[in-house]
Amino acid sequence: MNENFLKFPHGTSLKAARLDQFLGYHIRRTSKAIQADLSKTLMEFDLRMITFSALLVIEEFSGLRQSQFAEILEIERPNMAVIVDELENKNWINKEKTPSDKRAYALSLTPEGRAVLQEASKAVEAHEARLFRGISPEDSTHFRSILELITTNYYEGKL
Amino acid sequence: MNENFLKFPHGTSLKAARLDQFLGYHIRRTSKAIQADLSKTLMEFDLRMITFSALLVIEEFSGLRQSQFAEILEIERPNMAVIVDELENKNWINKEKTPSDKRAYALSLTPEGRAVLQEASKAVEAHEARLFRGISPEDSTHFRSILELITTNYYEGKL
DNA sequence: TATTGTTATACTCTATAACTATA
DNA sequence: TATAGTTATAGAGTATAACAATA
Repeated sequence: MNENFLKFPHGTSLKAARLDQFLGYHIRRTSKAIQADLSKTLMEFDLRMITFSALLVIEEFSGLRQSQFAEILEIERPNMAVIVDELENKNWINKEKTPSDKRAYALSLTPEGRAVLQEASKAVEAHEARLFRGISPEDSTHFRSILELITTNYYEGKL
Repeated sequence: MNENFLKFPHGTSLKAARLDQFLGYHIRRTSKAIQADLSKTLMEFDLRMITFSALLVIEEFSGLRQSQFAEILEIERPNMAVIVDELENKNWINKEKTPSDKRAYALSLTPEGRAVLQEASKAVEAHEARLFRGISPEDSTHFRSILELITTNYYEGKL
């Protein structure tokens, strides 16, 4: 007996009406799709989402300390240490002891790091253009404001 | 020397303008916030997101096979087996060999499973009301349609 | 005493390969 | 041969504890 009468597009075989009612379910599903596409996009550059983000913020805030980048990236410091190690081994970042505090390291991009970031950024922009096509600038702004509202509601509840 | 001049609300210490330009970053950030809140909400019932979703779809499609539930939940069958085991050990689901195919199991909720699901559903609805407060029904509909569009763009690109 | 960065570790989520019992 | 479910396992991602060096 074949029960493939349930086939639907989009990876789901069946529309689960109960699950469908939860907005969070859709946000999570969309987020997973974006992550899958972005991860694939970044693989070409030997980058992961977090290492790409790290290069991005290290370029933007060149010279800040490792622990501050961990805060910006919202990751724990032990995990940041591993990422910094990875990026340093690839010669994409410089890690220099700060004169004012010999425990700390100031991070910045190497020319190679900047080059990789530039190419990867183009690919990520193309990835976003692909996934977000059909969304007008006004829609996008409105959409973002709702995302903002939700995260604000979350963090306010944690105070 | 204290560099805490960077402190901002919302868990981020600094507004990373480059990261901020990527819509995917905001979706991911919001999704993580929702997941954190939902996971905490479900802990009270000894449920995780995936076990809650499983109970929900097993109630909705009572009697379907394990592998079909895996498809609906968009998880791999080995992972489904573990989840089914967990739910069965808690006596929240029945797992019955199907007469037509002795390899397969039909899943359904026990009365205990239904009771847990009912209570947990209320808590999840409260969680959503909390996180999504301030979003009008029209906003919500529009927001959902954009999420739909993005996932459609993703799955179309995979054809 | 507190903080920066490190190491080790552990837990969750997810994916794959290989097995068994049926079909 | 193919499929349903299982087992074992491996890889991410993420979190905590404990440590050395420095403040």
